[in-house]
Amino acid sequence: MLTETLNTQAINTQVRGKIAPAHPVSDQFGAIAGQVGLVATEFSYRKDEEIYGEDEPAEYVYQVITGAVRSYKLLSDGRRQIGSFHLPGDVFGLESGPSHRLAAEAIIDTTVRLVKRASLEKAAGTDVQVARKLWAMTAGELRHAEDHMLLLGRKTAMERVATFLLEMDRRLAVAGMMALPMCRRDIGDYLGLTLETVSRALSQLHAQGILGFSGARQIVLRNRQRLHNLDA
Amino acid sequence: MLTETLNTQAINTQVRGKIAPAHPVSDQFGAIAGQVGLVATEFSYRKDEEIYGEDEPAEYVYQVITGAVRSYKLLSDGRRQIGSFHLPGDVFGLESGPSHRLAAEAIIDTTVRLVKRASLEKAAGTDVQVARKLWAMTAGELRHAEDHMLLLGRKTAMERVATFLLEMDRRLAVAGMMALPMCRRDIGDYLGLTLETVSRALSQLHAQGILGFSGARQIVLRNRQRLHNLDA
DNA sequence: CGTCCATTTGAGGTGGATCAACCCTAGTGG
DNA sequence: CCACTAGGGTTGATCCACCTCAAATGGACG
Repeated sequence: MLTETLNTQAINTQVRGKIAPAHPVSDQFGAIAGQVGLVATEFSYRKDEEIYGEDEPAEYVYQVITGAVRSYKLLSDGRRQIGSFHLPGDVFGLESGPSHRLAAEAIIDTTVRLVKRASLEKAAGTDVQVARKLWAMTAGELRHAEDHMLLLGRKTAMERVATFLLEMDRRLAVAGMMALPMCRRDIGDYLGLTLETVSRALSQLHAQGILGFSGARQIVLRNRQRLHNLDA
Repeated sequence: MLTETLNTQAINTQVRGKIAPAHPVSDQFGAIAGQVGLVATEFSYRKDEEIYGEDEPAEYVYQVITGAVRSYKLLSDGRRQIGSFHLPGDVFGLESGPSHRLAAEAIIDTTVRLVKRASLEKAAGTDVQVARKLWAMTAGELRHAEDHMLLLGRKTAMERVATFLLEMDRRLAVAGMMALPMCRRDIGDYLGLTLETVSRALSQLHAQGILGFSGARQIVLRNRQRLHNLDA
């Protein structure tokens, strides 16, 4: 279905080389595509649109250009665990095996760059630098997952929310302010909490003057040190 | 300290090629060491001995020959999250970056095979097949971590214990029986529960006839289907 | 200006944690 | 060979952090 939609909806801009990420992150994807001269295609998804499903064949690898994406697993009764959020510059959907092990959806309207997984595999078979880079990207995801297991298994609700805020502050703060793309339910499903518990923790931090709101999703951290102290 | 002890305590058997794992798993480590002709050294640790600490430089990569190992992270106040158990045949301590991101300890007396990380890196720089294998091993760890995040974030205590039993049954059952190397506290710290909650869940499964005990750590699964049903 | 969600807040319930005995069993030494 | 001991495991009683259910509030968009 992605291939179908590619023909009908895709902008189909074929691009070579780097993209300018929204933030000063190392441009992992460009570092590959650029070097190896892969063809990258841009594509857009609307809010809540599925990008790929769990266990679906991993045909493409993606990089967020604008927008935000959630990767998640579901239990049969609908309980959801979001494993990570993907923000501009992030690569997602990279698999060593044949299929995606989490589903991915656009959180808001999102544009991605994508390349065929097969072409990356081919490049990795030729160029050991590319192979090394793919390994490093998977290892980076593993590091995040290991940190997140500690959070999910052992941190209190307030510690989880503090960790989340510091992560988002690091990843998407502009001029000391962050504009969260995701709703409280997404945050809860990322942190292993309910949306109400997330809301209460944020209200408490607000009451303590640790953060300020300008709209529920526009947050300013006023005291990162105290937030760090709350984060075990 | 590993290098010191290597000289004083190590059997220092230098081996080439494959080892025979205790179970019919694909012998990932031998598949590398054998092909590339790396020198592997055997080494033993006593129960509860540290193999490496969190954030310690990743000098070696390990494979369990006999025994069992836990990999974990700690919070400052001592709360612990075990990320995985390593059983005979398993490779652990493989890092793409410079340091170990979890600590590792022997659960019981354990013998490992180890190779220098640098020699693996070197081999990966030459042989793209080795590079691919290292990536696949890290990706396998990531898959486990992703599954475990779902467990820690969203499963009930009984579901977690059921998942644990099925995992251990798959990985170390011999003749339909499993001999758990780890104590109830380790199981709790793996599942994000207390040891009492683990014990109660096991007692309940015993009362329902789903499993049998012959000693607290010798378990026979009598009804895998019902266990699967309890596992969301 | 009204509608629709997202968010907040309140009230009460509960699953798993905590605190506390007690009980096995393997290992030790007499 | 058996009594003793220590550490791991089980079970009970109570507590509480977070969940659930419910209602009010707020903000974005037509």
